[in-house]
Amino acid sequence: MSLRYAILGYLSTGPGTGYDLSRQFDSGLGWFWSARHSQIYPELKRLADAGLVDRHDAVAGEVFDKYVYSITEKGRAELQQWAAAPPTYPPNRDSERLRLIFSDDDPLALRPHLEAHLKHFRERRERLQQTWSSMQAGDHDRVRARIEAGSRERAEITLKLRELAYTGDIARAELEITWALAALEWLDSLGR
Amino acid sequence: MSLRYAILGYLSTGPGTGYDLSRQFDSGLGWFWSARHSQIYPELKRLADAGLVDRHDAVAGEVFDKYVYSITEKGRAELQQWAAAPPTYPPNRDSERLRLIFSDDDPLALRPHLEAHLKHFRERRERLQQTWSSMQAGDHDRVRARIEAGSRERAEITLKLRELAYTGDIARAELEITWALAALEWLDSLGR
DNA sequence: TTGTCCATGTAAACAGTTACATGATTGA
DNA sequence: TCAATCATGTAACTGTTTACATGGACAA
Repeated sequence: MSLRYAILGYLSTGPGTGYDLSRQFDSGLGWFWSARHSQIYPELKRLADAGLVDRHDAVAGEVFDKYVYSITEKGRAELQQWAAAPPTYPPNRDSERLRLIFSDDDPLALRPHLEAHLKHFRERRERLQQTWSSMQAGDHDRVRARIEAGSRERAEITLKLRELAYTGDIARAELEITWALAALEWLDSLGR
Repeated sequence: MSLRYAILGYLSTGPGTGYDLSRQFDSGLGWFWSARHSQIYPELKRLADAGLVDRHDAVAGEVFDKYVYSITEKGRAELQQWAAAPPTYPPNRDSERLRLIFSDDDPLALRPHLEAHLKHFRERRERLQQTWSSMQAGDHDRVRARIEAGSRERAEITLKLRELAYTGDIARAELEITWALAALEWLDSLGR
């Protein structure tokens, strides 16, 4: 049920279309949540039906162009209530670990798999660092809007929360890199 | 599609029932994958239909007691093939992070949320450490069976793979603890 | 006799992915 | 005119959770 809050959170900084959300899930927001357009459009309709967002037609010239959604007061209240609610932790589902512990029949087959792990998290770290840097530089419209919407103290808080999120995810990626390097080193010692 | 491999992996050390699997997903295996019995029983039936496991009735006295499943050669082959396949990384879905970045309207509400994070990962770390210690001591039948089934070198590999999995997850938990502590410290400085 | 554990299932609902489907606009 | 991007939807399927359902064994 987090999808609706990801959407409300996005719209809390300003109006947007389903398509905007879709692109956002492929970039910035996508670090924390993601969804396909096939899930987004119906969910936006449900949010509108529930009165958490308003929908109005945008026209290009004379004809209908797209739907623009904006959050309502009710939606804002619901978002804040959810944000304050106690966290729920999903059950562990890590197919990587599964592969690892069931590879003892053929451990050397783990090599490409560990190398992929390394590559994946190195790329992830780079992209996270880039996103975070450009955000600090003020390149992200939505976050800038969020920052400029409030007081100076509030701006600091907004930025600090992003910092916690991004540096936290960067640290996670670094942990995976260190882990994979250690595992590869052990594999090397096995081969010798 | 990892459920079937979690099941095959479990059965690769010896026969078991659906109920055994269900308990296992609540303990040892549960660190890496989990499922409810409502998902396990139908999946076992599908595995049997596909010839990856054999099913035979176990009788208590004269009457049917339970179904015992054991992996077939075909099942073993399928498991190994899957274990060697390149990893796939699921899209990020972290409702914690979502709550964090959308809490700038009321950052002090984050406190219980960060404390829950801390508690959750401290408990997780303890339980992981305990499980790993008792496994090293040879308390886990399945893992011992797995170790005793092969050569001495193979035994070392089995243990080392578990070590990589458990210490990796312990390190992840520790990262979350460190992160939450830093976040709480910042929150404290905000309150002052 | 009451509660806990063992044991196995099905049904309904929810969440998410993949595939199908359409059409306008814009720039090379 | 061709490809990419903008824009919105539905349908079928897969995976997971929650709830419903049953019954034997055993110990307090």
